[in-house]
Amino acid sequence: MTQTNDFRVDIPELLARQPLFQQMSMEHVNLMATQAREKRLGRGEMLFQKGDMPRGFYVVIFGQLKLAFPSSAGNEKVVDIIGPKQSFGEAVMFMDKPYPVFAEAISDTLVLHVPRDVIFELIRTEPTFAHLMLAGLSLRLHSLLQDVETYSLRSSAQRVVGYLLQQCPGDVGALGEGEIQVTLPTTKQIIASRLNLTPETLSRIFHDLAEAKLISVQGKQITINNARQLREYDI
Amino acid sequence: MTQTNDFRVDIPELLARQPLFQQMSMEHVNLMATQAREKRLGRGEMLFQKGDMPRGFYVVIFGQLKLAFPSSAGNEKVVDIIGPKQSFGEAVMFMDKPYPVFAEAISDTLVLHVPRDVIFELIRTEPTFAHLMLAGLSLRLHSLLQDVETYSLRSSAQRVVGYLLQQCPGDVGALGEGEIQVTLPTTKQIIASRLNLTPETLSRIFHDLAEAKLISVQGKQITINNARQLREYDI
DNA sequence: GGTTTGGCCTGATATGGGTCAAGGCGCTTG
DNA sequence: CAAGCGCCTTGACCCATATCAGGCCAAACC
Repeated sequence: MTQTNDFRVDIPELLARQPLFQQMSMEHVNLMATQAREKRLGRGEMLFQKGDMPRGFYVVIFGQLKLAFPSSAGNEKVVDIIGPKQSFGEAVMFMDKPYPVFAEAISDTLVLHVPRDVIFELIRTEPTFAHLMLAGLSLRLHSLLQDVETYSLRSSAQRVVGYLLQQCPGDVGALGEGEIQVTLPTTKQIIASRLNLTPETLSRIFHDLAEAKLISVQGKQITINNARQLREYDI
Repeated sequence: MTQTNDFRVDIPELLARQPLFQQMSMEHVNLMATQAREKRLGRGEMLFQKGDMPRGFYVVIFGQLKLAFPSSAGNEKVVDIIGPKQSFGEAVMFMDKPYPVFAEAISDTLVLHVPRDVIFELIRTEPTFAHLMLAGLSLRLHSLLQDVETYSLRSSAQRVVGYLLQQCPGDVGALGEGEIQVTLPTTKQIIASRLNLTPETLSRIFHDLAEAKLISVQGKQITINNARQLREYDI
């Protein structure tokens, strides 16, 4: 299934839709767009290694990447799974430090690279932009903290349940009693690593949840039978 | 042991020494200082609860606080231990979200509260400041990521070893063969929680390390006999 | 002085989740 | 079509760490 059809993107529009840049003037967005460069990656290809020096940040146009820590024993720890229209790598730009994780395409992927000089310039000239950038980073920090809480205070099943509920389209608060369809964004292996689990454990948890009639699993298609009940699931 | 002697601090100097503000003009530091307010806390007193709305950030003048997630079963998860001259709570200022953790004094403590309006104003008027702020937040994010790596990829003993090495004065790189004295900043209970361990496990690990002649423990005083060997410690 | 309290250690036991090994299912490829 | 390869599942077993329970010591308090 090679993505042969010539894929055209409206880069300024894509950038303008980033949470970070929504309140930015179109003039500045265009400035960024002219400086950005596309990069195509085959599945399994590395965008950068842990230890490389960053020169900007990235936005995914189509495809998917994982950010992960490598580990001597082959077992890596996936920190995040990045999909279309999501950006990543903003924070490292501001430190003189190498990437703490590596980024690998987990499907054929097109990313946009925005060099950091453009960003630095914007910060210098547009205070609103700096403020937005700060808000964006804070949000990242917040969700990482959330992860720490999850890893340390919740059991494996609770982590899986939490993940499924997060994937629901209508966001968190909506805990209707009706069925909800969720499509897993990638393989169960990668999701398992993201949740600090082995694939075996994830498989068994899905099995248990299905046996308890809370969900049903058909490949990457998960049907949540009752979100409210699922949320209350314990052990 | 009540801190009765009248404690005077040079607030502008304290602020100027924050990593975030070092490159700031003294004029602006003074502006912040005039707006800041001291707050005294007894040991065990809460500075803020998880869920409170933030109005600024804090700098510890003397004493110590812990930042932690509460948990239904009484067992909390300590995210960070904050000592004198360290600041915290910068990130939440930029989001319209409540504190994701609570802050509790773990000894008699004096903190400085800097209202966020001052910061916002500085960002608007001084681009260099915004840049420093971004660098500061990025650093936080980086060290949180480090934590995630540690929790997911390292065994309990490795976490303890890593912690001890971090506490060494001469920073990380220096792995001399000589003895190094480390003083634990707080009780072993709190450190255990910070490392995602039970106090029992931490105690046993100290015991094992001491038996292997790598360290010796006298209360909060830990002597590292050979940093290089300790670093290589496995299992 | 006795008693309480908090911090810490130690031993016995339990268990969540990892590890190892085997096999199935569904792609892709020749 | 068969072969091969990823991805996933399943079962048996094991181990690192938690849990539970008891006890020690020093400081604080009556």
